[in-house]
This record gives sequence, C-alpha cells and structure tokens, in this order.
Amino acid sequence: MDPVNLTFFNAPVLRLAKKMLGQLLIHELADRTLVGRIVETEAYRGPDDEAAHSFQNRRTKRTEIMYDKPGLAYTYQMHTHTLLNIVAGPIDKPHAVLIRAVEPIYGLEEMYRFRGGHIKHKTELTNGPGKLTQAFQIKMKYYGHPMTNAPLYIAEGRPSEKIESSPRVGVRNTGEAANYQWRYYEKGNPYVSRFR
DNA sequence: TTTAAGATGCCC
DNA sequence: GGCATCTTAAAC
Repeated sequence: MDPVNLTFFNAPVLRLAKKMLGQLLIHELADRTLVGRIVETEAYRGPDDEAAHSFQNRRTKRTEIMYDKPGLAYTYQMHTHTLLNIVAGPIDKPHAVLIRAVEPIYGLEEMYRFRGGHIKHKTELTNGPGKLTQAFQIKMKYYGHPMTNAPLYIAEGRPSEKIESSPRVGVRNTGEAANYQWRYYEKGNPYVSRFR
C-alpha cells in the first residue's frame, strides 16, 4: 500500500482532522505489517486553542515540531503512554491532529501481543490514543518522522460516510476551548473510544 | 534542582 | 476512585 502524498497533510487542521477519518495507519515491522483504519481524531489549533500544547505560540522542545512541515509526527508521552499526532498545514502554524482510535485491519495477533494479556475483545485493542500506539508499537523515536515514509505512514482508505463531532476528551479545564467541537469520529463505529 | 501536572489506561 | 510512571515546564 502506498503512502498518501505530502500535500494531503497541507490543509487547515479542522479539515485535516475530518479528512483523516477512514484513512489507513500503517506500521511495517520486521516480520509483519500492522494496518488500522482511522475512526476518531481531534484537532488542536495552536495559538488560539487553550487546550493545545502550543497555546499562545508556546515554543518548547516538545512543541517545536508543530511549527515544522505538515505531515510530520508529533509524538509525546502522557503518563505511561505515547500519543500520536500529525502536524497540519500551513507551515509555521502550530496545528496538529491527534489520532484517538483506529479499527484494526491487519496484524491483530501482534496487536494482542503488544497490548498484553488482559484484552477481552478486539475493540479494546485500539479504541484510545494510548492503546493504539501500544498496539502499533509507535514510540517516541518517531517524533518528527514524516508520515509519508515507511515504516510508519498514512495510506488512502475508504472515506468515512457519517462523521459526528463532540467536545474533545480530557480537556475540561481549558476554558472556552473545552467546548469546541473538535473531536471527530465515525458514527456507530464500535472502535471509537468512549467519551469521558 | 525540585516539583506539579498531564490530550491515559488499568485495576480495585 | 486510586495509581502507575515519565516528560515537560514552571517554580524556587
């Protein structure tokens, strides 16, 4: 499967967050390729978004990558988990899309193994931003990796037909931004994370 | 140098 | 509801 073109990511962040629903997340491991279909995303829109790490153009070692080219991976550590974002356009605007859930397509046996022995149902493999990075073995080493290049990339999938939106998860203490409907997900898909 | 908080997930 | 566990950033 071929990666999407770099221009795919050069879009305003809200539009990109919706466009990414239905696209494929692919990680080529030494002995197996893992594939998932993106079913839930969130947009974080830099300077004017209090919930974003780059709020008020805050520029640190962590947020630096968001000021770089669209299509680069912004990985960061949240408690015991790594979360995966993709930088959106335009360049110099610190915008990014968080991948919150995917539907597992290929490599489920590996995903079960990477997730540990406590998974009862396959919907629990990848229905959360920390779960999917664990299932897909996406680590901090991918910080700055172009998501158009093997071994970790986005490929064209079947676009989502029914998209719903909601407030973002876990950002309740961020003033007005807590109300923005910038979480997008495929309606009725069982792999979408539960809202908290 | 120290400390507190966090775009989470698992267990009790 | 508690807690693991680690990076970042702000306080001291």
